[in-house]
Amino acid sequence: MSKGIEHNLMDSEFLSRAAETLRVMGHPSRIKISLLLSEGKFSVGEIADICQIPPNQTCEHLRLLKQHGLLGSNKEGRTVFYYIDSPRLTGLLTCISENCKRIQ
Amino acid sequence: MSKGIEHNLMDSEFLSRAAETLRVMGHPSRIKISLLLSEGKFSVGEIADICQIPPNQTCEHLRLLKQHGLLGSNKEGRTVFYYIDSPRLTGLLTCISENCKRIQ
DNA sequence: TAAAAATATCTATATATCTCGATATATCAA
DNA sequence: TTGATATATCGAGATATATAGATATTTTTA
Repeated sequence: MSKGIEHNLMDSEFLSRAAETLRVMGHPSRIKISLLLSEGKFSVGEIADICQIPPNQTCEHLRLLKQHGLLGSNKEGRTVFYYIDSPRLTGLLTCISENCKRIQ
Repeated sequence: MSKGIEHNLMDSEFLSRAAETLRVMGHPSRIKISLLLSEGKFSVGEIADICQIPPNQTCEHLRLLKQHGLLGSNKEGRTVFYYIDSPRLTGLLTCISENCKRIQ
């Protein structure tokens, strides 16, 4: 049995947290970056190149995603690798992908 | 076989649309309203009462959600009922609920 | 017709976010 | 140590969003 806090869907704490995650993910570049990271671990430079986002903006997006507990990072020399570090984000990306397949 | 447009996850059209939906849903009141509407059809007044959101703000949130194709509405007398009118929103709400159950 | 009820819109202010260019920091290589 | 590379931060201007109060519109009821 779970020992965690019992969450209620209408609880304002939960609503705030859910809204925060959706708001942070409500940007095309951050979705793009996250979808890339769902394939594995990438450096800032690789992310910027592949996603075609200027490096400074890439940093900014990564900082925001990490700050909200969605990504983790580790440094190797002067290279910093980012990776997904939240089941919340994984679930949301699955939802987004499912939605992409669906024809509306 | 589907006759729809083939969507690519990294296509900028798709990314913009996905981001738009997430951004619109990135507000506690709009999540709350949507979760209520996942139970059925409700009038503006009922939504305002149940969700405890001032009527004018409720209208504003409903307008935004409808404008983005997530809700539909119909008028009976002077009462307006809103309902969910998008598989995208249904999918997202499922994702949010799943996430609520999950203990992190 | 006049008042009320339900919904919607408007206006203004505050706050947040986006985007870009410039600058800073840290690490490596010559 | 100097220069180059990778990443991060800063600052400013533009745009977007949030919130609250006032007002408007539509429909019903007295």
